[in-house]
Amino acid sequence: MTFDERIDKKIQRSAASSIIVDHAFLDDEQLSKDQQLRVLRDIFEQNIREKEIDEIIAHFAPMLRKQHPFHLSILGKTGTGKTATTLLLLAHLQKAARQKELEMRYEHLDLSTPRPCFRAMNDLACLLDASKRYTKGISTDEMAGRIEEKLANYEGYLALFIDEIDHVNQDLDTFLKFLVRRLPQAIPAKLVLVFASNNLTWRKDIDTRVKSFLKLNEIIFQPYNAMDLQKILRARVARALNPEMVDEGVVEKIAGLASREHGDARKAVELLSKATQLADRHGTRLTLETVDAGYQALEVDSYLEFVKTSPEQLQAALLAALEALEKNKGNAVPAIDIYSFYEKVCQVNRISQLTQRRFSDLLMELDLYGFIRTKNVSMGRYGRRKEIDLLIPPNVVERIKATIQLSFTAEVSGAG
DNA sequence: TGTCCACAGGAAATACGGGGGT
DNA sequence: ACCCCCGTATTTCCTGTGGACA
Repeated sequence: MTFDERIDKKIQRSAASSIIVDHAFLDDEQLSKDQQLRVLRDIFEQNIREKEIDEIIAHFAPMLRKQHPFHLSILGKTGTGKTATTLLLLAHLQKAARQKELEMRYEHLDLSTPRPCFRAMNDLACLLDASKRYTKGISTDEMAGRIEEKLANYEGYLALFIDEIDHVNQDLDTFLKFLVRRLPQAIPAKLVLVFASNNLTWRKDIDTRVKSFLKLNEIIFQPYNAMDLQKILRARVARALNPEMVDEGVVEKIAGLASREHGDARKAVELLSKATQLADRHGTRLTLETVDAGYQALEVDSYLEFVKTSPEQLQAALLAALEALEKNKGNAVPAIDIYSFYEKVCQVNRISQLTQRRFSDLLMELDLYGFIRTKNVSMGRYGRRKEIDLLIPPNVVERIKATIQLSFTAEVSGAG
């Protein structure tokens, strides 16, 4: 058999037995705006999120009567549909407003990755086309001025949807002070702020002077239950997969796993996608076992993805911690010992070496992300220290180490 | 009960590099 | 080309502390 024939045969076989009809519907990032809306319609037509939809519409009702709605705070865990629902409704409201000859626009500021006040402000400015993207060198105040300037001539309703507001990790007060107190007075538009957060208490420690100005309604999105998730997954399966190839109980199993753990629709779809990938690669049906395998693979993936996208220094610290723990057979290791491993890692890979003080912060970060656990231990007369032990499942450790090593060597050869 | 170790971690200082103004 | 301003990252400095030991 020639090479060409072999390839043709492979292509045909994979086409014939394919589970996947349209892969895009398993990955939102591949979907066009239009298709995303179609998926949402599929879901909302099954009476999911009915209550929340009613509440949001009720909140904006005054606008259609030419009054000024309060601000709105939407709370709920990740993947409960806050963003999707809100965006869909804002689009509808805009249409409704137009029919009543009201001017209304909305903007969606997505803070899905944490960033300081300045960055958030810069992103908002970019969104409004009021400024380019800066790294530094310009004051937060100036940024605020540009935003105001840009909006100086707009007199209609302006809904600013600030998504994941709690991700503003420095000077949240400054950001809110601008949005809540300064901006409404500086621009002629009728401003309606819509905050979304997965932290129910995000307003707990903001400046009281800002808080008193911040009159808001609150809407809570409950996590999806297993029934909802089944409906959501079925909608995806219908669009993306060949139903012949999906075993009975697969959707129920994924929905069950997801609702038990988090009720996060995005993750449920991710699991469906991963399991499908595996089944497709092996040319098998989508079975309950494949779902289990997908579940495992997803866990590993998320660790590796996180490591890959971390700053170099954090990777070095993690590598040092893993090596130190390995040498100590998994027993807790004091931070100072890990530091000497870290020194070695830096020398070998030609990475600039940070002080112990800073290194200690890196360890705290790793703790925050759930890679390790740090514990303060007092040894009485013999001082105190921080001990570290491992939280990563052992079967992932080697792959994480390999990933970090790889990114270091790539860095060195790429630079040199 | 008080002492005092040896480090954790807060706060201030400093370094860095982009950006505007001139 | 120069200076000064800015946000961010890191270093330097130093105070605070849990509990074994005496």
